[in-house]
Amino acid sequence: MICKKIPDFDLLKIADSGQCFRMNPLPGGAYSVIARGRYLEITALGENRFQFSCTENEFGEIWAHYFDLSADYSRIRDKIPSYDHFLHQAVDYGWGMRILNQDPWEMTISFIISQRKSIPAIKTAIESLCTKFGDKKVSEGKEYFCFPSPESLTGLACSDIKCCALGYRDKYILRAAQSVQSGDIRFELLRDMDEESARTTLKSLYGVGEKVANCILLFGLHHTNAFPEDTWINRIVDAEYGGIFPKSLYDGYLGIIQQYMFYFGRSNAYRQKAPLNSPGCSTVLIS
DNA sequence: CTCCAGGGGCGTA
DNA sequence: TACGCCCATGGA
Repeated sequence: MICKKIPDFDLLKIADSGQCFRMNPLPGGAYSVIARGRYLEITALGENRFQFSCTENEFGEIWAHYFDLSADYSRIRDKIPSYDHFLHQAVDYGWGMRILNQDPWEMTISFIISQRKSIPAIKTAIESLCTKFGDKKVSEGKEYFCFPSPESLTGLACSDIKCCALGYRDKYILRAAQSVQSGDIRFELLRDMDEESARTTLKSLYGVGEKVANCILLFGLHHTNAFPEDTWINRIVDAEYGGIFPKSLYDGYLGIIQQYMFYFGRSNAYRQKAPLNSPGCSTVLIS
Protein backbone atom coordinates (compact mmCIF):
# COMPACT_ATOMS: atom_id res chain seq x y z
CA MET A 1 0.00 0.00 0.00
CA ILE A 2 1.28 3.39 -1.00
CA CYS A 3 -0.25 6.82 -1.12
CA LYS A 4 0.21 9.40 -3.88
CA LYS A 5 -0.89 12.95 -4.42
CA ILE A 6 -2.03 13.29 -8.03
CA PRO A 7 -3.75 16.38 -9.41
CA ASP A 8 -6.33 16.12 -12.20
CA PHE A 9 -6.90 12.38 -11.73
CA ASP A 10 -10.48 11.11 -11.60
CA LEU A 11 -11.06 7.38 -11.16
CA LEU A 12 -14.75 7.44 -12.07
CA LYS A 13 -14.13 9.27 -15.32
CA ILE A 14 -11.27 7.00 -16.33
CA ALA A 15 -13.22 3.84 -15.52
CA ASP A 16 -16.27 5.10 -17.40
CA SER A 17 -14.51 6.69 -20.35
CA GLY A 18 -14.89 3.74 -22.71
CA GLN A 19 -11.15 3.31 -23.32
CA CYS A 20 -10.60 0.52 -20.77
CA PHE A 21 -12.94 -2.33 -19.99
CA ARG A 22 -11.38 -3.97 -16.94
CA MET A 23 -11.46 -1.09 -14.44
CA ASN A 24 -14.50 -1.34 -12.19
CA PRO A 25 -15.88 0.13 -8.96
CA LEU A 26 -15.69 -2.07 -5.87
CA PRO A 27 -18.24 -2.02 -3.08
CA GLY A 28 -17.00 0.72 -0.75
CA GLY A 29 -15.91 3.18 -3.40
CA ALA A 30 -12.49 1.90 -4.48
CA TYR A 31 -11.68 0.75 -8.02
CA SER A 32 -10.06 -2.42 -9.26
CA VAL A 33 -7.87 -2.61 -12.35
CA ILE A 34 -6.63 -5.71 -14.12
CA ALA A 35 -3.88 -4.88 -16.61
CA ARG A 36 -0.37 -5.94 -17.55
CA GLY A 37 -0.99 -9.28 -15.87
CA ARG A 38 -1.55 -7.59 -12.52
CA TYR A 39 -4.37 -6.71 -10.17
CA LEU A 40 -4.53 -3.27 -8.56
CA GLU A 41 -6.93 -1.50 -6.23
CA ILE A 42 -7.11 2.29 -6.01
CA THR A 43 -8.91 4.32 -3.38
CA ALA A 44 -9.56 8.04 -3.62
CA LEU A 45 -8.80 9.62 -0.26
CA GLY A 46 -9.79 13.16 -1.18
CA GLU A 47 -7.71 16.27 -1.80
CA ASN A 48 -5.98 14.66 -4.78
CA ARG A 49 -4.67 11.81 -2.64
CA PHE A 50 -4.95 8.19 -3.79
CA GLN A 51 -4.05 4.88 -2.22
CA PHE A 52 -2.62 2.19 -4.50
CA SER A 53 -2.43 -1.48 -3.50
CA CYS A 54 1.10 -1.95 -4.78
CA THR A 55 4.68 -1.25 -3.87
CA GLU A 56 6.47 1.98 -4.61
CA ASN A 57 8.60 0.10 -7.09
CA GLU A 58 5.65 -1.38 -8.98
CA PHE A 59 3.94 1.99 -9.06
CA GLY A 60 6.98 3.58 -10.65
CA GLU A 61 7.60 0.79 -13.12
CA ILE A 62 4.03 0.04 -14.18
CA TRP A 63 1.22 2.22 -12.99
CA ALA A 64 2.58 5.74 -13.27
CA HIS A 65 3.06 5.13 -16.96
CA TYR A 66 -0.17 3.16 -17.34
CA PHE A 67 -2.19 6.10 -16.02
CA ASP A 68 -0.16 8.63 -18.03
CA LEU A 69 0.66 10.56 -14.88
CA SER A 70 3.57 12.52 -16.31
CA ALA A 71 1.43 14.13 -19.01
CA ASP A 72 0.15 17.66 -18.61
CA TYR A 73 -3.32 18.03 -20.04
CA SER A 74 -3.85 21.63 -19.00
CA ARG A 75 -2.58 23.18 -22.24
CA ILE A 76 -5.47 21.63 -24.12
CA ARG A 77 -7.97 24.17 -22.83
CA ASP A 78 -6.03 27.08 -24.31
CA LYS A 79 -6.36 25.82 -27.86
CA ILE A 80 -10.15 25.68 -27.92
CA PRO A 81 -11.78 28.68 -29.64
CA SER A 82 -14.08 30.67 -27.37
CA TYR A 83 -17.05 30.11 -29.67
CA ASP A 84 -16.84 26.31 -29.29
CA HIS A 85 -19.09 25.99 -26.27
CA PHE A 86 -19.52 22.26 -26.71
CA LEU A 87 -15.83 21.50 -26.46
CA HIS A 88 -15.26 23.84 -23.53
CA GLN A 89 -18.04 22.10 -21.61
CA ALA A 90 -16.80 18.68 -22.69
CA VAL A 91 -13.29 19.36 -21.35
CA ASP A 92 -14.69 20.75 -18.10
CA TYR A 93 -16.98 17.76 -17.71
CA GLY A 94 -14.26 15.20 -18.39
CA TRP A 95 -11.47 16.93 -16.53
CA GLY A 96 -9.37 14.37 -14.68
CA MET A 97 -9.63 11.75 -17.36
CA ARG A 98 -6.42 10.29 -18.75
CA ILE A 99 -5.45 8.52 -21.94
CA LEU A 100 -4.13 5.23 -20.58
CA ASN A 101 -1.11 3.33 -21.84
CA GLN A 102 -2.63 -0.07 -22.40
CA ASP A 103 -1.36 -3.21 -24.09
CA PRO A 104 -1.82 -3.01 -27.88
CA TRP A 105 -2.70 -6.70 -28.23
CA GLU A 106 -5.38 -6.36 -25.57
CA MET A 107 -6.68 -3.22 -27.27
CA THR A 108 -6.80 -4.99 -30.62
CA ILE A 109 -8.99 -7.81 -29.34
CA SER A 110 -11.04 -5.53 -27.08
CA PHE A 111 -11.93 -3.12 -29.87
CA ILE A 112 -12.57 -5.92 -32.36
CA ILE A 113 -15.11 -7.12 -29.80
CA SER A 114 -16.43 -3.58 -29.40
CA GLN A 115 -17.95 -3.33 -32.86
CA ARG A 116 -21.74 -3.08 -32.74
CA LYS A 117 -21.76 -3.59 -28.97
CA SER A 118 -22.63 -1.36 -26.03
CA ILE A 119 -19.93 -0.75 -23.43
CA PRO A 120 -21.59 -3.02 -20.79
CA ALA A 121 -21.84 -5.77 -23.41
CA ILE A 122 -18.19 -5.31 -24.38
CA LYS A 123 -17.16 -5.73 -20.74
CA THR A 124 -19.20 -8.89 -20.39
CA ALA A 125 -17.68 -10.41 -23.51
CA ILE A 126 -14.11 -9.52 -22.49
CA GLU A 127 -14.55 -10.96 -19.01
CA SER A 128 -15.89 -14.14 -20.55
CA LEU A 129 -12.82 -14.42 -22.79
CA CYS A 130 -10.48 -13.75 -19.86
CA THR A 131 -12.20 -16.24 -17.57
CA LYS A 132 -12.04 -19.02 -20.14
CA PHE A 133 -8.66 -18.41 -21.76
CA GLY A 134 -6.64 -16.10 -19.50
CA ASP A 135 -4.14 -17.14 -16.85
CA LYS A 136 -5.62 -17.40 -13.38
CA LYS A 137 -3.69 -15.53 -10.70
CA VAL A 138 -4.15 -14.65 -7.05
CA SER A 139 -3.45 -11.29 -5.45
CA GLU A 140 -3.77 -11.11 -1.66
CA GLY A 141 -6.33 -13.88 -1.67
CA LYS A 142 -8.32 -12.46 -4.57
CA GLU A 143 -8.56 -14.55 -7.69
CA TYR A 144 -8.42 -12.82 -11.06
CA PHE A 145 -7.91 -13.67 -14.72
CA CYS A 146 -5.36 -12.02 -17.01
CA PHE A 147 -6.16 -11.05 -20.56
CA PRO A 148 -5.48 -14.04 -22.84
CA SER A 149 -2.14 -13.98 -24.65
CA PRO A 150 -2.03 -14.49 -28.43
CA GLU A 151 -0.48 -17.91 -27.81
CA SER A 152 -3.40 -19.00 -25.67
CA LEU A 153 -5.77 -18.41 -28.59
CA THR A 154 -3.74 -19.86 -31.46
CA GLY A 155 -4.89 -23.20 -32.73
CA LEU A 156 -8.44 -22.70 -31.49
CA ALA A 157 -11.47 -23.07 -33.75
CA CYS A 158 -14.57 -20.90 -33.70
CA SER A 159 -16.39 -23.71 -31.92
CA ASP A 160 -13.82 -23.48 -29.10
CA ILE A 161 -14.68 -19.87 -28.29
CA LYS A 162 -18.38 -20.19 -28.97
CA CYS A 163 -18.81 -20.23 -25.19
CA CYS A 164 -17.79 -16.57 -25.06
CA ALA A 165 -20.74 -15.52 -27.25
CA LEU A 166 -18.63 -13.20 -29.38
CA GLY A 167 -20.92 -13.60 -32.37
CA TYR A 168 -19.48 -12.97 -35.83
CA ARG A 169 -16.35 -11.46 -34.25
CA ASP A 170 -14.99 -14.86 -33.18
CA LYS A 171 -13.22 -15.42 -36.50
CA TYR A 172 -11.64 -11.95 -36.37
CA ILE A 173 -10.18 -12.72 -32.95
CA LEU A 174 -8.81 -16.12 -33.90
CA ARG A 175 -7.24 -14.76 -37.06
CA ALA A 176 -5.60 -11.95 -35.10
CA ALA A 177 -3.98 -14.57 -32.89
CA GLN A 178 -2.87 -16.48 -35.99
CA SER A 179 -1.39 -13.30 -37.44
CA VAL A 180 0.77 -12.94 -34.35
CA GLN A 181 1.88 -16.56 -34.51
CA SER A 182 2.72 -16.36 -38.21
CA GLY A 183 4.60 -13.11 -37.72
CA ASP A 184 2.31 -11.19 -40.08
CA ILE A 185 1.97 -8.67 -37.28
CA ARG A 186 4.50 -8.00 -34.53
CA PHE A 187 3.24 -5.74 -31.78
CA GLU A 188 6.72 -5.06 -30.44
CA LEU A 189 7.61 -3.47 -33.78
CA LEU A 190 4.49 -1.30 -33.89
CA ARG A 191 5.86 0.84 -31.07
CA ASP A 192 8.71 2.00 -33.27
CA MET A 193 6.53 2.88 -36.24
CA ASP A 194 5.13 6.28 -37.03
CA GLU A 195 1.39 6.68 -36.71
CA GLU A 196 0.53 6.16 -40.35
CA SER A 197 2.66 3.01 -40.75
CA ALA A 198 1.21 1.52 -37.59
CA ARG A 199 -2.32 2.32 -38.80
CA THR A 200 -1.71 0.59 -42.13
CA THR A 201 -0.25 -2.45 -40.38
CA LEU A 202 -3.15 -2.71 -37.95
CA LYS A 203 -5.71 -2.39 -40.73
CA SER A 204 -4.13 -5.37 -42.47
CA LEU A 205 -5.68 -7.50 -39.71
CA TYR A 206 -8.95 -9.17 -40.68
CA GLY A 207 -11.73 -7.37 -38.81
CA VAL A 208 -9.74 -4.22 -38.06
CA GLY A 209 -10.88 -1.15 -39.98
CA GLU A 210 -10.25 2.56 -39.64
CA LYS A 211 -12.11 3.06 -36.38
CA VAL A 212 -10.71 0.08 -34.48
CA ALA A 213 -7.20 0.85 -35.75
CA ASN A 214 -7.50 4.38 -34.37
CA CYS A 215 -8.59 3.04 -30.97
CA ILE A 216 -5.54 0.75 -30.87
CA LEU A 217 -3.28 3.65 -31.89
CA LEU A 218 -4.71 5.93 -29.22
CA PHE A 219 -5.19 3.59 -26.27
CA GLY A 220 -2.54 0.95 -26.98
CA LEU A 221 0.27 2.85 -28.70
CA HIS A 222 -0.37 6.30 -27.26
CA HIS A 223 -0.60 8.09 -30.58
CA THR A 224 -2.52 11.00 -29.10
CA ASN A 225 -3.37 12.38 -32.52
CA ALA A 226 -5.43 9.33 -33.56
CA PHE A 227 -9.11 10.24 -33.82
CA PRO A 228 -11.51 7.29 -33.58
CA GLU A 229 -14.80 8.19 -35.26
CA ASP A 230 -17.61 6.03 -33.94
CA THR A 231 -21.38 6.48 -33.91
CA TRP A 232 -21.18 8.83 -30.91
CA ILE A 233 -18.51 11.07 -32.38
CA ASN A 234 -20.33 11.19 -35.71
CA ARG A 235 -23.53 12.13 -33.92
CA ILE A 236 -21.75 14.92 -32.06
CA VAL A 237 -19.96 16.22 -35.13
CA ASP A 238 -23.26 16.33 -37.01
CA ALA A 239 -25.10 18.11 -34.19
CA GLU A 240 -22.40 20.54 -33.09
CA TYR A 241 -20.10 21.06 -36.07
CA GLY A 242 -22.31 20.78 -39.12
CA GLY A 243 -20.76 17.43 -39.99
CA ILE A 244 -17.14 18.62 -40.17
CA PHE A 245 -14.91 18.72 -37.10
CA PRO A 246 -12.00 21.20 -37.30
CA LYS A 247 -9.27 18.64 -36.70
CA SER A 248 -6.45 20.90 -37.80
CA LEU A 249 -6.89 23.04 -34.69
CA TYR A 250 -5.75 20.23 -32.43
CA ASP A 251 -2.78 18.73 -34.18
CA GLY A 252 -0.87 16.43 -31.85
CA TYR A 253 -3.63 15.74 -29.34
CA LEU A 254 -6.70 15.21 -31.45
CA GLY A 255 -7.26 11.88 -29.72
CA ILE A 256 -7.45 13.50 -26.30
CA ILE A 257 -9.99 16.00 -27.63
CA GLN A 258 -11.95 13.10 -29.09
CA GLN A 259 -12.03 11.40 -25.71
CA TYR A 260 -13.51 14.45 -24.00
CA MET A 261 -16.09 14.69 -26.77
CA PHE A 262 -17.00 11.02 -26.40
CA TYR A 263 -17.29 11.10 -22.62
CA PHE A 264 -19.40 14.25 -22.50
CA GLY A 265 -21.47 13.42 -25.56
CA ARG A 266 -22.61 10.15 -24.02
CA SER A 267 -23.39 11.63 -20.63
CA ASN A 268 -26.82 12.49 -19.26
CA ALA A 269 -25.47 15.99 -18.75
CA TYR A 270 -25.45 16.45 -22.52
CA ARG A 271 -27.94 14.02 -24.05
CA GLN A 272 -31.45 15.23 -24.83
CA LYS A 273 -30.14 18.78 -24.90
CA ALA A 274 -30.22 21.17 -27.79
CA PRO A 275 -26.84 21.69 -29.51
CA LEU A 276 -24.48 23.95 -27.57
CA ASN A 277 -22.71 25.38 -30.58
CA SER A 278 -24.29 27.86 -32.91
CA PRO A 279 -24.80 26.61 -36.48
CA GLY A 280 -21.77 27.02 -38.69
CA CYS A 281 -19.40 27.94 -35.89
CA SER A 282 -16.75 25.54 -37.09
CA THR A 283 -17.10 26.15 -40.82
CA VAL A 284 -16.15 29.79 -40.43
CA LEU A 285 -12.54 28.75 -40.50
CA ILE A 286 -12.85 26.61 -43.58
CA SER A 287 -14.44 29.08 -45.97
C1' DC B 1 -41.46 -7.54 -27.46
C1' DT B 2 -38.37 -3.99 -30.04
C1' DC B 3 -34.33 -1.40 -30.82
C1' DC B 4 -29.58 -0.36 -30.95
C1' DA B 5 -24.79 -0.79 -29.73
C1' DG B 6 -17.14 2.86 -29.48
C1' DG B 7 -17.89 -1.42 -37.31
C1' DG B 8 -16.14 -4.04 -40.93
C1' DG B 9 -16.18 -7.27 -44.98
C1' DC B 10 -17.95 -7.88 -49.22
C1' DG B 11 -20.46 -7.32 -53.48
C1' DT B 12 -22.09 -3.97 -56.70
C1' DA B 13 -22.17 0.31 -59.63
C1' DT C 1 -14.71 5.87 -54.30
C1' DA C 2 -19.48 5.19 -52.53
C1' DC C 3 -23.25 2.78 -51.10
C1' DG C 4 -26.23 -1.22 -49.24
C1' DC C 5 -26.42 -5.32 -46.94
C1' DC C 6 -25.29 -8.61 -43.60
C1' DC C 7 -23.04 -10.22 -39.65
C1' DA C 8 -24.57 -12.51 -33.79
C1' DT C 9 -25.75 -11.19 -29.37
C1' DG C 10 -26.50 -8.69 -25.04
C1' DG C 11 -28.58 -4.73 -22.66
C1' DA C 12 -32.17 -1.43 -22.03
